Amino acid sequence: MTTIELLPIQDVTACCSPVTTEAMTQESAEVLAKSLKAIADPARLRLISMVAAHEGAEACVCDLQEPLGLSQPTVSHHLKVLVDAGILHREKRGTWAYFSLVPDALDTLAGLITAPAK
Amino acid sequence: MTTIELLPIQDVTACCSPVTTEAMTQESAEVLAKSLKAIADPARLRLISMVAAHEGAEACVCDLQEPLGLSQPTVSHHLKVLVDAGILHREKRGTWAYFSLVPDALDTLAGLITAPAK
DNA sequence: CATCGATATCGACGTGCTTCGATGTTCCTG
DNA sequence: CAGGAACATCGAAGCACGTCGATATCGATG
Repeated sequence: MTTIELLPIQDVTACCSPVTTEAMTQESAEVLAKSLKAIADPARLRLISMVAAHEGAEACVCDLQEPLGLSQPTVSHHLKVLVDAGILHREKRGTWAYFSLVPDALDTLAGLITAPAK
Repeated sequence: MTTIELLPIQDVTACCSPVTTEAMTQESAEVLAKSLKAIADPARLRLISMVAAHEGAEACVCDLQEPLGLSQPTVSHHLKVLVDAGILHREKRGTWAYFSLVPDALDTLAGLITAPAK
């Protein structure tokens, strides 16, 4: 199987123009789909919004697990997916891992599924 | 199993505010995730872009099947998913089914994953 | 250095999704 | 009205994904 790299959102921009401008290639579509799949999950959407809404715009796993209502391994898994997709940033301080939004990552992704300003 | 309705994009807007404004509820996250899943697929992304790029901004299945390289039932299935999600519009004229983009559907969806202008 | 707490990784299970061939449906055409 | 063409639906197969418990790792603490 040909594995497709999960590029950070920023790199996705370089690869493909907005969806509605011209017919996408198979490769561009696969890269963009990977990024969209990363946020197309209820648990991960809630994690994103919880991190954004948290004071200081960062949160550790312990802050997120209980309100999300999922097990610790599952929360950790979802956070890894979001980090790999370039949407969240992980910073380990001591025993805790703090997550924050990568600036402009979501906006960049949003720009790829919108028609360009005309 | 509790089935969740696949609301058209327009209705999604009414249900939930942008991801980064405040913590989403489980229900809002599930509705938004459903819409995002609809476009988080390489074949469907290419279908969207092919319809948008096609002359007259509409296309029938016969126009899409060959360049996409998938079987006719599969193309039909993906188109149905996009229509159910409120992203494409289907119009049957005689034997042919013509698909076109629902105006502002993608822009609305993009607006939900972006931080509001501050 | 032994222990504990926070997080990551592993392996497994069930579910959902993408794809296909076969078939059904509807409409045009001769 | 019989045949064909375009499209939708159905059922099955294979694979990906979300979730969990068990376990490993790593830093803090006594």
